[in-house]
Amino acid sequence: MRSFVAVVDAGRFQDAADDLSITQQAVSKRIAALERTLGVRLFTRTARGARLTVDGQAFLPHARDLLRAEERALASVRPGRRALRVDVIGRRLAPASVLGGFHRARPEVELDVVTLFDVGAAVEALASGSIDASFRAVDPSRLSGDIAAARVFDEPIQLLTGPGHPLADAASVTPADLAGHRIWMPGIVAGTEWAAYYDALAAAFGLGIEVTGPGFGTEPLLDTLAGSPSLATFVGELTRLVWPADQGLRRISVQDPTPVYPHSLIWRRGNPHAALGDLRDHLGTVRPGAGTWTPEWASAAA
Amino acid sequence: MRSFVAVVDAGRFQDAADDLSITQQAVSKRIAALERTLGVRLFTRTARGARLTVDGQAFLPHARDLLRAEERALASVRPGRRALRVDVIGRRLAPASVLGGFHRARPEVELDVVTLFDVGAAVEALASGSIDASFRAVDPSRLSGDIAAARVFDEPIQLLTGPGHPLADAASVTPADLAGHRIWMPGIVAGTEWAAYYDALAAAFGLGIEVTGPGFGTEPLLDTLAGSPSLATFVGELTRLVWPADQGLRRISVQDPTPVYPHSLIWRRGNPHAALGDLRDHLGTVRPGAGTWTPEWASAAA
DNA sequence: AGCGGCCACAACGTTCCGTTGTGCGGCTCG
DNA sequence: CGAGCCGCACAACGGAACGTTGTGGCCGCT
Repeated sequence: MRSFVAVVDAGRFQDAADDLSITQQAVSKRIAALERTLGVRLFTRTARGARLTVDGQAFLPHARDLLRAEERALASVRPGRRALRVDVIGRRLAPASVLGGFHRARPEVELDVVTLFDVGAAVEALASGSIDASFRAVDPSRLSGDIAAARVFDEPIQLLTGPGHPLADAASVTPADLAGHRIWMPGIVAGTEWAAYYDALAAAFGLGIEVTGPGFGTEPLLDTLAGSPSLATFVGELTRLVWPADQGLRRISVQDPTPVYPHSLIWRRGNPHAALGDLRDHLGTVRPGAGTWTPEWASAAA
Repeated sequence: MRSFVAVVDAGRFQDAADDLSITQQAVSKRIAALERTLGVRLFTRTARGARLTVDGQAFLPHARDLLRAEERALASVRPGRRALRVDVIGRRLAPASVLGGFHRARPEVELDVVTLFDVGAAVEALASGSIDASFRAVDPSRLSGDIAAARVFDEPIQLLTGPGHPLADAASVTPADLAGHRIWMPGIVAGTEWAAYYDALAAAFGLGIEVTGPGFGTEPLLDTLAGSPSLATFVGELTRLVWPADQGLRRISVQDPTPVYPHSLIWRRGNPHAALGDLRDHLGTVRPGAGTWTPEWASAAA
């Protein structure tokens, strides 16, 4: 492929061979092999060099695309001067949406999005330089000195129920209304920030939150919820859910106070990546809104 | 690269090897070689299979992009069910703009843009099926029965002069005004539709059009024009020109009548490519406008 | 502690690839 | 019009790369 593009740019096999630091015969064999695998002739050979056929012209932009893709792939793991690498907690959750907004606002900034296991892994990755930023809910006072955090987005939590649930037709509910109801959050791993958040939420309002059982993905969860008259779950307002057909699921806002999930951006102080500053500028910082609730630790000073 | 994606999708080297129809050891060596060339570790090897590292997660979308690019490249030359392949007469000229408009309107339609030598080559390529459509100015009556044409766009011709030209400050000129002036069109190859058009234009209004000399590209032409007090040239209204700094070049509209270049779309009757119909629908057909001039042959019936 | 699953290392044969040497066809210039 | 040149293709050869078989080490599970 590289030989093909080199011949197009050079116009002659010999010149392309010089560019590639191989012999003209090797280029000839590469092009012949490429033409054989594609089943079409890419060049018309003339006495003054090689000219593209129609098929070659059509193939050329795709070949260049391929080489560009290779270049980007290599750049994505090249140490130093690589794309900004950001950890988000699930691609359907709010941080991914926020990051998508940044990408639309600044499409020229190269982004690589990854997902780590938990805050600890994220902090470790930040410290080692393998990622540049992470969206997490953290207790700022527990971060070591070289890791900085900014609370960038408070996401209201909604109640998700099936149509047969007693609260299914409520326009909104208060946290106190939920006492005595079964809140089911399968797949929450103990020790993660999710578990810490829901533990605090349960303790603050006397809720019964069941974190039992491994998660089998969202689809079975939604199926179970849709058919249950007593189970409900929490879901972030910006979480993208896709349910196959309409299962009658309801998203009910929670108010007075509204529990919000405090998404923070954390990064290593002194990280010189230019795009990191752009991202921080784009996100800004939020202060806790009136009528909202977050765990104590989310409001601690850094 | 394919092995990398296969391992990610399968989760285990052995399963990926089965998908690729090679042995587990071969997959192991491929991944090891890839990690060696990239200089980073892509997987963490566990007793239950292979999990992506942070670098692996960042690399993955680029690897998929690369494979998609390869797939598109192969598809661009695969006979049958390939992207719509359209011949345009120069990428800076009006047909390329029109095609760009179609692409913006119907981004899902895959397009390959090529440029052939002249109408004859285009018709031949249409007949042989190596292209699906061509933007050209043709005499419809001279096309064979299985090639169809539709006049899709009339592009007004403008006069391009340097600041020292006698007509430089005119708001507009008539073709009759140009008699006696030197019109210079280097790079026009005799026998092409361009030559036929300007020959007809010269004959109709008694103009002196010089087609001498090979074209050395647009930049030297613009340079010469900018410095000449007597030379001028014609240029299509939609032609994209880029001049380095401001050379004082003037684009002067021609009126009473306005010579227009009759771009036609030509295609082979019976070509079943679905996107060809989409393109024809998008372009529609124009009738010669009042106050315009085209060569006789452009208005002939098919 | 034993076992099974999973990946890495080693040795080997084949295939592929690049190089050197040479041939063929078309353009160009005397 | 023919000699010379230029540009690409074909042939033979050596080495590198790749995939296979066989085997060992590590981890988690029973």
